[in-house]
Amino acid sequence: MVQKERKPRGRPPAYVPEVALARATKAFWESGFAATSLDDLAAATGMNRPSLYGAFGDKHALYLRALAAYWDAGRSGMADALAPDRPLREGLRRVYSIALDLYFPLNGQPRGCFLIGTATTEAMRDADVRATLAEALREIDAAFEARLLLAKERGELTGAADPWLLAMLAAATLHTLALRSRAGASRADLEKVADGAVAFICAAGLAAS
Amino acid sequence: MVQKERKPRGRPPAYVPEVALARATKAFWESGFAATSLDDLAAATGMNRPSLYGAFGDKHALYLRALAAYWDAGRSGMADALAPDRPLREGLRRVYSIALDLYFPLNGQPRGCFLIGTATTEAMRDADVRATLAEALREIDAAFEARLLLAKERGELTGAADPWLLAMLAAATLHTLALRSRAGASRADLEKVADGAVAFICAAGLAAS
DNA sequence: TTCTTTTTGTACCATTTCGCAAAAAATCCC
DNA sequence: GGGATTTTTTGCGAAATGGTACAAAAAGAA
Repeated sequence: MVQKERKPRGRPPAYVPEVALARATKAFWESGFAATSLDDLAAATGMNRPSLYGAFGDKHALYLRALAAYWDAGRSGMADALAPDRPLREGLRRVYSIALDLYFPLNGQPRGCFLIGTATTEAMRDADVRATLAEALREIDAAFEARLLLAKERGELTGAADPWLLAMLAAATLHTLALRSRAGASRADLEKVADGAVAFICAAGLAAS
Repeated sequence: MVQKERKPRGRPPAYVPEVALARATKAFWESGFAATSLDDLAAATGMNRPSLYGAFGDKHALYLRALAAYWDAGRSGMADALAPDRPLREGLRRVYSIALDLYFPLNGQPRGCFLIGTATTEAMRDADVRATLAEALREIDAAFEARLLLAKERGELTGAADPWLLAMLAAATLHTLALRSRAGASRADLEKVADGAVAFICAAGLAAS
């Protein structure tokens, strides 16, 4: 057991970094990077600006941290949902279900995907954001494609299926859920979209590509 | 012939409204609503702020005008591409081709879809923007679905095909192109995505839904 | 020419924004 | 308790922001 009780020297921080970051994320999620002021962030986290600055750096650094933490959770959620021991159909369904849980929080209004909903706008001007977004999209593609490749090897898909193309459709479905949920679509409607896409992808290979 | 030579009374405007709106659109397209300042808009249009204000109202009104004009063009582009006299496959291909032309301008860097790329962020806070975005997404769905319904009646799709679901996939494909092009994907890659999706959709009905 | 009408250009205002410096507070080490 | 160390708090300031008032300019009308 390492030293955990060992307290640091000075005045103890009044915040828990993870909690503060989660609250800042919520603020960015609502308004996007540009429209969220440091005052908004201070109010959301309960910290004042200098503390915020000391803990996370400037607004830009904080936003990048928020994006990174968000996608870290998203990445592991996808990996878990698409685990090889789960049938393909169930895995896909779970990916979309997890996503919709995130896009439609139990308390509060629908907000869509934090990454797609806010980073897309900023991606044009901000190379860091663009790189973060591009990498996340790439990993989404890769996760779907790897699972679909496995499905084909296992015979969950017929021989004619094209894992790359199916992965693109699976990713496009995720993207459309991310967008539509922020634009005001109902969860029930989006569940129909997701279920339809899952059925379609799993039935693939019967259709020529 | 109506009176067209009849000049109005006072000092003639130094700008052409359509041109100014197009230039303002370009500025919003690049940075989004919140990050585009009135100074940016004045510089982009060549107008000064009071003229801008007089011609279009405040920044918010100008942005809504830009969105409306953009989607007016998008709507007619889709209607043209999906005209009933064109085969389904060719119509879908043309929709995506027109979209990619817009997302990858000949001169200048890729910029994605103006509507999806900038309005999605603002949609959470701004009911007008959300309504505009939601309506455009609805019309996209409807245009695809109407054409696919027709295709089914004509036998371009087999009897088992579900026009609504195929419309959702077609729309999701458009959404993913809009996103990916803004996130830095290459046009060649996105053409592969689009071509794959078209092939998949047109082959549908062979696969059960 | 002179008067109207409309747009333009300059300057301005109130507010917000980001960021920082310096003092006050809270805790640990001796 | 006294000093060291770290965080919080207060407050400042320079710049940018959205928006506007007002006079000069450019045209037609009389």
